[in-house]
Amino acid sequence: MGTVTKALSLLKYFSQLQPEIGLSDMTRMSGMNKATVYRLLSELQEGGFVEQVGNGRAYRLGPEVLRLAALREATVPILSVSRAVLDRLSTATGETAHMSIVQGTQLNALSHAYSPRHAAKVMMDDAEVLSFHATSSGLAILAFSEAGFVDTILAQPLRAFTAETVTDPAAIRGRLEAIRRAGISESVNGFELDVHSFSAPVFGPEQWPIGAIAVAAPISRVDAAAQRLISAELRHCARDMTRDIGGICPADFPAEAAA
Amino acid sequence: MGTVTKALSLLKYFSQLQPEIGLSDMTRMSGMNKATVYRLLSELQEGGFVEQVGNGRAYRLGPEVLRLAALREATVPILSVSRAVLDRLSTATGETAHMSIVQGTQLNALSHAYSPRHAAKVMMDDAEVLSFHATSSGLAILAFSEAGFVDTILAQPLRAFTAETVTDPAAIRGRLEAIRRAGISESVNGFELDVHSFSAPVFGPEQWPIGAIAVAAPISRVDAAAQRLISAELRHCARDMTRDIGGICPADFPAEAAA
DNA sequence: TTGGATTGGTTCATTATTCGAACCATTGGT
DNA sequence: ACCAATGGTTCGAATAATGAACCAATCCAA
Repeated sequence: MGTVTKALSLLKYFSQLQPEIGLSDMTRMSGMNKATVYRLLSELQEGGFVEQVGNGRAYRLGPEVLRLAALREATVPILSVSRAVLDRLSTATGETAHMSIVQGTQLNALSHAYSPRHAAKVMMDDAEVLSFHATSSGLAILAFSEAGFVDTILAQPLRAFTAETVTDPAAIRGRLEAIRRAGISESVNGFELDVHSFSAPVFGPEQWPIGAIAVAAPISRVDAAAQRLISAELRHCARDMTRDIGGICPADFPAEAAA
Repeated sequence: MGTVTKALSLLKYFSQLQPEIGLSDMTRMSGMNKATVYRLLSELQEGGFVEQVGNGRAYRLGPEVLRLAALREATVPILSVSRAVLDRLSTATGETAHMSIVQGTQLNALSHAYSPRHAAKVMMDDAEVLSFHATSSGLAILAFSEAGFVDTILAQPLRAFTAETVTDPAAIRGRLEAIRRAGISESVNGFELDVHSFSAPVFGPEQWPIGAIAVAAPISRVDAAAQRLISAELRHCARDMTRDIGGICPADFPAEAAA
């Protein structure tokens, strides 16, 4: 592993649960030498990628990442496009809508939109790490991804987030064909309890999924009518979003009319 | 210069004018060896910080920066940033510093910091509603806001808080150009008596003011030296704060060096 | 069609940088 | 007063970065 990769890998330990990390903690988490971690953090600090919170204590992400994100957004406006699409989606369905994107072998929540229609709603965190096997978004992406990618993902240990999480690779593979035909994936209680989520993939220029948009509702509110509405809106929005970011849906992606 | 710093320094060559950079261009710009640049870019690519646009061509910023930015955004809200900045500002100037943010057509005090240097100081209330026309903060914001916003604000009835409050819309507009040039606004006895306040705008990602930071002192303590010090610190802190929250100063915002 | 000048990407011996065990100085708790 | 943390520092040994030279592919004008 190169030095740069090592330094960048430190950044991935920051999360909502642990937005600030001390030197010792970081050393333990990374398994590297303390002096090494210190030097790497110092260099990251120099570049503004991390900063120290108070008078010489824990580290947290620095302001430089905001600058870069703004720049990335200027060239590839996924974030702003997703916000517009998710607003429409949540308004139309009355439920929480969110988008996640594939980064390497990881699936990250990117943005979300709530509907004011119901008081009880599914809450989301941005930058949360999602799983491929236990979320509708992950399944939607797997269903339209290269075989090699699916193999890689399903070869990893599959965690059971709830008692109902499907963790058998063969069973998961079995569901993908149906998702490919429908263009929509579903997940009930797979990641969190009392959540029924629907998802559709968003494609990049190479016709591979770069992420997915999803609608998540409390199980009790998902009846046949809601299911129809959500599926239709999701298909529509997924196509729109794919188009807006300059992506191309593969030829076998079901047309909107499909039931 | 360490390897990590070198790698991170490559990222700063991306800009709106040049959002995509080829290997050769990057080599020229950085002055480093081509093989070095290639290896660094490869490592950055591995981490998702850059990505290649098509089938083996130019590089651009990658999706990972979005994840980190979302995280930074979630962990460092405006409030805590403002506290850190205001502490510095009040310590450096020896006077009361405060920040207010625009919410709709209203200007609200968000947080403040006192200096222990003088017993007599300007006291602040958080969540106090400020006025745009009678405070230095309000003027700083108006000076850099869209014309439509200024029209809306000045179309409202303008209350005279003191005998010296300027309430004539034309007179207020007349002051904005000077504020734009200086990057600093002033208000004497406009909102409260015996208070001389200075302010600079803080910008959001769209290059519009989202609020302002200010220093307020008893009139008697504001001599030429104090004025210079406060202006300089204010300019510096306003830029810092804008950066910390991921904002961008508009191109015509005066540089720090400006007197 | 050809030939030169680009491009992105690769190799490998040399060398400069990074590594890490051990070591401080502080802090906080018992 | 003690111990166990913490963040930070040192310096010889080991490793990873370096860069000149080299490919293969593409582009463009002659």
